[in-house]
Amino acid sequence: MIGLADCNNFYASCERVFNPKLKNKPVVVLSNNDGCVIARSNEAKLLGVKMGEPAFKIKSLIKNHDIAVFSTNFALYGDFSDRVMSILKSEIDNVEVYSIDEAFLDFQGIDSLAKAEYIIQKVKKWTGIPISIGIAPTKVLAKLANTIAKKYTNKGVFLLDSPSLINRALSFFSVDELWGIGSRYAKRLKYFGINTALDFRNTDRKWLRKNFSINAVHLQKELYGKSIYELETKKVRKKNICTSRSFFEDINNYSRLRQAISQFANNCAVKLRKEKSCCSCVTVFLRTNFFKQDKKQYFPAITLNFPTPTNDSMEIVSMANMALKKIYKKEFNYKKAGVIVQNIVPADYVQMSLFDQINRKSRRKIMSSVDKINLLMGRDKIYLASQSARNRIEMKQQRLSPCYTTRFSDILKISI
DNA sequence: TCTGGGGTCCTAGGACCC
DNA sequence: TCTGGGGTCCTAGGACCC
Repeated sequence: MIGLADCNNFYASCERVFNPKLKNKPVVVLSNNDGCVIARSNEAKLLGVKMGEPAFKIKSLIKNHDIAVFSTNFALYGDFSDRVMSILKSEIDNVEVYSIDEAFLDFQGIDSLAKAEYIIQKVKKWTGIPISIGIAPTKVLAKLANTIAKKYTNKGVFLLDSPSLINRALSFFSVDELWGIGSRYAKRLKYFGINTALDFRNTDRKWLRKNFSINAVHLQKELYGKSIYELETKKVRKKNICTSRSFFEDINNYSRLRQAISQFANNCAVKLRKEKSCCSCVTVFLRTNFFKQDKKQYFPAITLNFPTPTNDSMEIVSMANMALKKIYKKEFNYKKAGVIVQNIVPADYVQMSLFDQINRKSRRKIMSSVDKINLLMGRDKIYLASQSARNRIEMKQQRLSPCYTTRFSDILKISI
């Protein structure tokens, strides 16, 4: 049996931990630049706040119902995620951390209901985060069981095991609630009269294979209780690493854009070194504002290759800036830009080049010193000149909560 | 006025090979 | 009249996830 542990309204719950006044109050968390709603408490959901809705469209709703609004505080959420995951790992041997707020648990040979209830209480007590656990024979069914646990139980646990129970659940859920069926597939399936999860499971396999992808067939098998998606407990190397941002204000100025690309490229390099990986190429993309449809759009991207795979900030930043130079056109205003590093290989498995001009040994030493200092003294204490620390490209984050658990100056003070 | 960021996988079609 | 067959690799685009 597989369990899926999922934090309830995770970001909103994190904001509540050190702010008890928010209990039973509607809470929403916004995306970067305070743009869209990306998390809602149950109370906010009941008020009709939709996922992904632009904040400016619900201004009056926020005001009328006194909804608490927060900018994203990833330092806080990331730290809470680590805490929750480590508790799960202390209770269950095989845990697959699937996302910032979800993990699959190996419940094989365990009295799963009792264990799940215990874990929920422990996580709540130790971190303040409410979680739900769904248990079933496959991952897809565990996802469904989790939805039931979250929405229709008091304890937050649901065991979906017997065939008759599974059948009942499948007939109850709409096909678009299945894990792996998004809005596009749902629309097409409904067009063919496949409305419930049960309809989907009973669809002819060959027809599914022909009209959808192999994933649809896998999904169907999982619904029959045949496990296709195994528990993956080993950490896998990322295949792409991307840093991109929308700008609060459009950027037209080349040197400003260069500064942003330098920041993004350096960020990718830092992430690569953290993963002990090297990349073989770097992609830079720009994008004008899609929402300004009256303006002419431009969304170029270019990929440049490295002669030798690298995770050296200086190399990656200068290559990214070369790429920017090739695609930049001064007649456009840019809303978003990003850097992607790809074709990633393990750092200790790099094919050397015969004509390499760089002294890699000393470069590695420099980079590891920079990483150490920045880890100790704070992010970007040492940076490349092209990143230009003064006048950095900042995000709009007007409702940022303190980093209660990761910054000494933000630790909660109470007077007794 | 204002609209996120970071990933993965699959497939069709083109380019190329013998 | 009549235009092969079998294969690989790469890429862009589309779909999905949180």
